[in-house]
Amino acid sequence: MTALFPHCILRIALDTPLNAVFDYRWHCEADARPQVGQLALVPFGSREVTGLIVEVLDETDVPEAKLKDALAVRSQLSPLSPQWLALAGFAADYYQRPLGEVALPGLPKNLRVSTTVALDRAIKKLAKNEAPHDATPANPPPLNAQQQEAADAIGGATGFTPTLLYGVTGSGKTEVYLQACDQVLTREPHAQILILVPEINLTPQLEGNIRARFPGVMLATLHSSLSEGERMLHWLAAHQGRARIVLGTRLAILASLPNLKLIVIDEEHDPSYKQQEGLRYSARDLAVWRAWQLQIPIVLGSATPSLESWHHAQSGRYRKLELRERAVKNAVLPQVKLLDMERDKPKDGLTAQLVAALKLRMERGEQSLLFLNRRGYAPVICCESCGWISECTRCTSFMVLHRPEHRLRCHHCSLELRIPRHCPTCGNVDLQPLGRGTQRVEEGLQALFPEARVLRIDADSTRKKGSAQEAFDTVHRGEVDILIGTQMVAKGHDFKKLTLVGILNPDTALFSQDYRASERLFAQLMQVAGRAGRAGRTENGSESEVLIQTRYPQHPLYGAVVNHDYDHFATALLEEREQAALPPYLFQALLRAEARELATALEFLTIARDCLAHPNITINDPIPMTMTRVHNVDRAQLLIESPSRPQLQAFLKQWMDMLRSMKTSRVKWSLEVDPLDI
DNA sequence: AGCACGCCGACT
DNA sequence: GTCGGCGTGCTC
Repeated sequence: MTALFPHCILRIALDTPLNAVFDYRWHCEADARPQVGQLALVPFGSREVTGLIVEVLDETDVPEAKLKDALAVRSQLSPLSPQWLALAGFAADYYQRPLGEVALPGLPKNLRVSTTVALDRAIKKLAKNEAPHDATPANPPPLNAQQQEAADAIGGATGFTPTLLYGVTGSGKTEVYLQACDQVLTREPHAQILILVPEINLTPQLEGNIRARFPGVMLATLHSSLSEGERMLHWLAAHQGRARIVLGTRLAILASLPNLKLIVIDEEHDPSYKQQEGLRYSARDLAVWRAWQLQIPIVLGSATPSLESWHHAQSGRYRKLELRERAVKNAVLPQVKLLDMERDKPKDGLTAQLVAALKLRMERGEQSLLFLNRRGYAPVICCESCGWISECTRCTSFMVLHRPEHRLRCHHCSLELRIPRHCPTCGNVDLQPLGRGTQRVEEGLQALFPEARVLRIDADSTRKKGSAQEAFDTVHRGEVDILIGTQMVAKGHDFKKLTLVGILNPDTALFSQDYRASERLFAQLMQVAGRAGRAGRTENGSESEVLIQTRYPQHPLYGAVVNHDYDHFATALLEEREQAALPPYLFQALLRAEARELATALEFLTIARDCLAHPNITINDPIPMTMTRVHNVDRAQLLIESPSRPQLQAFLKQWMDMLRSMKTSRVKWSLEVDPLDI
C-alpha cells in the first residue's frame, strides 16, 4: 500500500469554476514537505494541470479510492508569499470566485505546463544576468514648489498612506512619481515599486523615462502584449525581488512582489483598470487593498479623479495633494470655447468657426487634433424611400459603414457584409449614410484642405501591430497637419506642436441612461483638451484652443470644462449621487444571464431574484440588457444594491452557493461586483 | 471550464 | 454502417 510510505496531503486550488479545493497525496519525508504557496502539477479528470498549494496536511476526508498522487512540485520556484496568497484570497472572496480562478490565470503560462524547461531557462538567465551597471542617471528636471511638496509627501510617507494626486493635465504628475520613487529606492535598498498605467502602449515614453532616470535599477514591465518568454522573465524578476520597479497594466496588480513598498496608479480614473471579462476585478481597488494590507503608501494620480476616489479625498480617507499649474514654463491651460451648432450650422460635421481655426493653424504651421469617438464612415446606412436601415442580423445594433474597406461591419460581433447596391427590401439604389464617423470626417477635411496632411488614427487604421506607434511617430515628427481620431488619441500623448483641439460630437453622452456617462465625458474632454498647448506658448505668443461643438452650450458640464473646474463639477455630481442613492453611496452587484431565448435568461433571473431572503438588500427586476442580443445570444441582467458593503458581500456569498447548486443548462450566468456599466 | 460518455441524424 | 451534433455528469 502506498499509504505505508511517508506522505502528506496537498490541498490545491485549481483554475476551475468549481468552488472547491482538491486534495492530493504526495510522497515525501516529514522534514521535506512542500510549502504552502508552491505550485504543483496534478492529474485532474483526464488532464494534467498546475495548481497552487494552499494547505499541507497529514490526512484527508477524501476517500482513498478518489485520492490521486500529485505528479510534481515546482521546487525551483520559491513559494508565493502569505501576503500574496492573502491578496488572491481577498480578490476571490470579494469578486465571488474560486481562489484558483484568481490566483492561477495571472501566472506566466509556461509556469502552468507539464514541463519545466521554460522556468529553468528563465531562472538561469536571471541568475546570470548581472545587476544593471550604474550608468549616469538622467538629470531630473527641476520641480516647482507644488511638485516638490507632493514628491516629498509621497516619497517620505510611511504606513498605509493613500494619496490622491490631483493635478491638471501637463502638471508634471509623472515627475512627481519618479522623484518619489527615487526617494523610496534610495532609502530602502531592496524596496520594490509597482507603477500601474491604463495602457502601456499609450505611454511608451514612461518606460524610457524610468530607465533613463534609474539606470542602476532593474525595471520589469508586465502587460498583455509581452511574449511568453518575456512574461516569464519579467514575472520571475518581480517574484525574486530583483526587479525593483514593475511597470504594468491592470494585470500587474496580481504580480508577486515580495518587497513592495510603494504603489503608483497613474490616471486612476481610467476605465481600463476594470477588467471587463472573466474575473471582473478593479485593479485600482485591489491596489488600495494591497497597500492597506502591506501598510505601505499608494498614490492615485489623475486630472479628473474617479468620483469614488474624490469622495474618499473629501471625507479625509485619502490625503489630497494638488498640482494646479502646468509644469512646463509658460505652458498654460488651453482656452476652451463652446461652438453653438444651432447658430453655426456645421457643414460636413465642421462648424465655420472650427474650420477657420483649422485654417489658422495650417497657416501658422501648427498641428490640430479633431476628436470624434466614433470609428467608421457612418454609423448606419438607410434607404430613403422605404426606411430600411442596416441592422445587424445577429445583434441589437447597426452595421457600421466602412467606406474605404467597402464593407458594412457590426462592431459587436464583427459580422461583415459587402455594401448592398440597392435596398434589400425595396430595391431602391439610393442608400444614404447617416451620421458620421472618423473616416467621413477625414474625407471632408481632405476636400476642404486639399493641401493639408491629414492623418486618421483609430482602431481601424492601426490594426497591424506597431502601426499605431508608427502613426504617432509621424505626428511627433511634425509630418501631420490635422490629426483625426477616436479615444486612442486622447490619452497620454505629448504633441509638442499641437495648439488646437476640436471636439466634434460629444452631446450624445449628456443624456445617456448611464449615470456614469457624464463623469466619463468630463474626464474624456479634459483628457483630450489636455493634448493642446503642452509645450508652452507658441512663438507668436498665441494660446492653445479647445473648441467643442455642441447643441447645448448652456449645459453645466460644458461650463465646468470651459472653466477647467473639476472641483465644483465633481462635488455637484457627488451630491446628485448621494441624493439619488447611487455609488459611491451605494454598493452594487450585477447578475447577468445569457441564453438563446431572452425568456430563458429572464426566467433564470426571476428564480434567482426569489430564491433567497435578503434583508437590507434591494434586488431589482430582471431586465434585458440595453443591447439585448449580441452574436445571436440574448442577455438580461439583475441589479443588486445595498448601502452596506459587508451585508452585500454576505448576501452574495450565500446566493452564489445557491445559484451554483442549481442546474442551469440552458443559461450561462455570471456575477459582477461593483459593475461600471449598468 | 474542459473533457468523456452517450444516444440520435445525414453522409463518405 | 460511421462521423459528429450537443445534453449530462464529473473532476481530489
